[in-house]
Amino acid sequence: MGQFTFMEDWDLQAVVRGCSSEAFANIMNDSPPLFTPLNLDPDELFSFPEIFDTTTDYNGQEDIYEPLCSLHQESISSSSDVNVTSSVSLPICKVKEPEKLQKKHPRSESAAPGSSSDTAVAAKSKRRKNQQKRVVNHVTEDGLSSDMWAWRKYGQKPIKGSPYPRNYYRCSSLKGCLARKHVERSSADPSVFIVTYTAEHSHARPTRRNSLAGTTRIKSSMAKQAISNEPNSPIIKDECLDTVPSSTTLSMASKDELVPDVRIKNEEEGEEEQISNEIVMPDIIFSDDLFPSFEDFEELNMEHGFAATVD
DNA sequence: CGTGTTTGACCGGCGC
DNA sequence: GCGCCGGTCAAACACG
Repeated sequence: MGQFTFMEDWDLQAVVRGCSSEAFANIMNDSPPLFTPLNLDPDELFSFPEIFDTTTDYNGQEDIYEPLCSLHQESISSSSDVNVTSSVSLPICKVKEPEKLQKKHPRSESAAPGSSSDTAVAAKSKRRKNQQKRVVNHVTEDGLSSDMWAWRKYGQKPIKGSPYPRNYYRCSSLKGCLARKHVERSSADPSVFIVTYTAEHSHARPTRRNSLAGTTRIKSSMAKQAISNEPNSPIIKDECLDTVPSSTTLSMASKDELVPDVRIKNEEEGEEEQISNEIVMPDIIFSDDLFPSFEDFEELNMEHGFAATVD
């Protein structure tokens, strides 16, 4: 269980969002790669989690990055629904083809995912989400904290066959946004989280201003959760690490909370770190609705001497 | 007061 | 038709 000890600090970890600052600082201090949550071939390890954490967000943006997604789908044309990958490799997104569902529910074909009619149908039939396009990602907890959207947890369910519960989140940025995601820990590899995105955001990426409103509440919530994770809490007792905090929301944490460390590093390390800073500070570069293109990441990887690969 | 989590109940899809 | 299961709702509560 020792391997999970880091997960027991969900709240703390989330509050710092990140692990970002610390990880960043460590990386900048030429320390060995921090994140080796998976026993992966070092060559496959990408020791710059922040970058990829950020890119994880792209997984939910399959439309924007459709070309990449398509490419990837081609490369993973196997029938397997699960594409376990390391969060330290470029995020893998896969559109789960609901073949079975489509056969049984022709209606799902009538409305193109993301279309207005689709969202209307989704709104009408709340319990047929599984007919919608899904994007399944496998990330580590670091990847969880890099989702730029604001999510609100609305449910948690134990999943048969899995010792870990599944957490349900909906987009809280805009009322009526149908975007959903659920997060569960992989039973095969507990260090991996399976994040499934359903439906699409009907609005632009939330601004930092918006995100700040919930940050403190998230923090308090995290604290509360930490308390609730005491042994008298049935579900969470031994599964406190299974409950996925809204660290995703914390990705929108106040820049003021994160910047200082990074700034110091920037001053010490110079220009190259400023680039990294942009990556680590998504609320800076994502202030509107844009985030680094894949080319940007490749470029950064080159600059940092990391080997980024796309499956 | 606004926004968040928690959690039991409810509902619909699906397999037998 | 029945029961299981996953997904969602909504009330209660927490927090600044």
